[in-house]
Amino acid sequence: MKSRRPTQADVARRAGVSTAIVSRVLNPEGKGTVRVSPETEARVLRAIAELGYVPNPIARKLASGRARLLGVFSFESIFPLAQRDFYFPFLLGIEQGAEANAFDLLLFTSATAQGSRSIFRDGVNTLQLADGSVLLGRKPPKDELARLAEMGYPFVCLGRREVDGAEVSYIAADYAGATAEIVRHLYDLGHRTIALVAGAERDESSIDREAGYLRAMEAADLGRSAVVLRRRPDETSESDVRGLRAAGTTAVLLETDDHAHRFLDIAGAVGLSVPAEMSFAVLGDPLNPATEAPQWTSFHIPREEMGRASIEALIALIDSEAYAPYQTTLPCQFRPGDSTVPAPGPREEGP
Amino acid sequence: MKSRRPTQADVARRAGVSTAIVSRVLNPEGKGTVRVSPETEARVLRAIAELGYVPNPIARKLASGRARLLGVFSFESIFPLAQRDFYFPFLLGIEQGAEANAFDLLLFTSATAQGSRSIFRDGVNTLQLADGSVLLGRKPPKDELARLAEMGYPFVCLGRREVDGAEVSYIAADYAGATAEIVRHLYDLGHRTIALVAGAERDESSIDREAGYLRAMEAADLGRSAVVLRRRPDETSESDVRGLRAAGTTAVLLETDDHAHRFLDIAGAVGLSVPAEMSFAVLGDPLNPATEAPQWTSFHIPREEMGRASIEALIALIDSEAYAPYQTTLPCQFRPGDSTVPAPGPREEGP
DNA sequence: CTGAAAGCGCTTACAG
DNA sequence: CTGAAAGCGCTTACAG
Repeated sequence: MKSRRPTQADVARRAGVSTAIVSRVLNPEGKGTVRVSPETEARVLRAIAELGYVPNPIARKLASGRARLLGVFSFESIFPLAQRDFYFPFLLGIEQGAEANAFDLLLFTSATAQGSRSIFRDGVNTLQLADGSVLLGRKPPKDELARLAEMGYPFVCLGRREVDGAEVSYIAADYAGATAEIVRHLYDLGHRTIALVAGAERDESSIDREAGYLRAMEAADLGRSAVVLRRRPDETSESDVRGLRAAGTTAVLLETDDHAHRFLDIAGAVGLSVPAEMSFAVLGDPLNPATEAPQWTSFHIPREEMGRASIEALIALIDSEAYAPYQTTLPCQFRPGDSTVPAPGPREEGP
Repeated sequence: MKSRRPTQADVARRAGVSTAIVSRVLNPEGKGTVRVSPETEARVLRAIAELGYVPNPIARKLASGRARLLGVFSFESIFPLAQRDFYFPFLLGIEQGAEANAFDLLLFTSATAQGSRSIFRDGVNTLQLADGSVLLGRKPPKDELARLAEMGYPFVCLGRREVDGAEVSYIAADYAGATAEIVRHLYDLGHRTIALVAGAERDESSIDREAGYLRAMEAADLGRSAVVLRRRPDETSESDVRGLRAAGTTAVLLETDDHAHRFLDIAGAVGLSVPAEMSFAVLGDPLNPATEAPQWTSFHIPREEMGRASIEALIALIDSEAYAPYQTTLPCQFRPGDSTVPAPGPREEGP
């Protein structure tokens, strides 16, 4: 199987020109604005076709620093069956973006250091083969992002990322705005005591949701009654729900659908009627909505669009001379459902 | 941002040795089994540490000839939302295989020629960037496969592919065996008139299912009653189902779950009680099983395993000197369900 | 418009 | 055990 692939030199020989000409035919927009005569170009093109020549991206990258290769790196497995619905839209958007710009994608699957993935291996930035990379994954190690930024490697994170001492590019979803919108929706339904149950992880997306919640509560003059419970779904307890009810809570925001499932279970156990006595909403796309239940109030995260935008930002980053981080936040779409109903009983308005 | 990184030459200079020595210290298991004296090695190591030297992976790949890049090409979009459940397991397996063998994956997303994807663009094999490629897609153009084989490019198809004049490597699922197993299952339930409704496309996987069906029918001495209806799901008509019933058919094999949904609709329309009067089974993984219905009798296609196997085969192919196609057929797992029940009424056995 | 040549940063026979 | 040198396949000033 070791049939030697034709090189630029083979093409040049066949076309009766130098390799410089072949390179210029291949890179018309290259530096120097050099021109090749139409006849010569035609000869080169024919030689390329006859030999089936394809430029070697490795050599290209070494010589020019460009490879027309965009990396996709995930700190977790890229195709985890369990998170299929989470990753797939991102990848679809990334694929569309790459295809639209005639880039190929490089999936860094070899970057495994004893189990967990890491960008640097023996100090080597494994992403370097690609001109730049999109970074996926819920919790990227901040120190690796910082190193990447420090060495000037172009990358874009999917999801807002704050890194000390570095301006990181990202495409984020507007969790804060979408969460605030849900609070307003509940307010309009008459709810005045609205709680937030968020995950134990205080990552950026969770911080944004909390910020949106607090902002909207304050805007509605409900700031004093704001309650944030930070719990893993399985940590949420019956006493949590009892406590909320005792405090007069009539609506609760649940960060994930795991939280929602857990909440429904507990509500059933403590005899709380949902949503009649307590409305609830999920702060994102319910990936595994309860099939038997009516639709939950939630919002749509534009993952596909985010994937596409990440590629556009990455290409802009690669092409730009001076470094300026691209930080884009895309709106989420509010999706009203049956899990939020008008607040029960007499309203207790402020004095 | 362009602070020049130290190169091997910088290290060599500082350590007072040649670059060859530095390379050997870095690649102890490289070819040639050359040794470096401990003192020299220590000096090199110190220089590396002092300079913060990190080898350039691009240069490494170019010099060594080992790109460790495996291509993934799909004739359709790789991440089609509609076919998520179909492709995802393949990709998961491919990712696992690549990771296990320390290869990166190259997704050919730039290979678009006016809408549809094609391996050859302007006569050029675009896959050449990768050491070899896995080919996905339901109906790969046979002429492109033939050309690929002819030029000696290493590739493995996911799914059996027969190409005139070429021995193509593939990892297939044993549709024939699994279909035969379902026929036997029905036979054991007392069914004697069993029909097959397959798609209009006579591609390899469909041919295999039909072959398994016919083989099992003959083995059960039911060959004379074998009936194969070739229909697109939406072409299947009420008269088809009435005809089957009139012929005494008590069980029907449906190639896809689309066929199954259509069959159930028609059965309802013509007043056929399913599965009481007519059992049915799906010849593969029901991707969109009717949620309200009980589980259908079917079999599991080992897509994840197939993905992994395709990478192993591909690497073997790349490493092999002489060409020999890898053709592996993996067993499917029979999955009994509630859609197959004992045959109704008096059995009509042969004379 | 075209070519000869240097260079990208490594690896690897080939000589000492 | 070590070094000088060729080469991997390109791009890109620099001269014509």
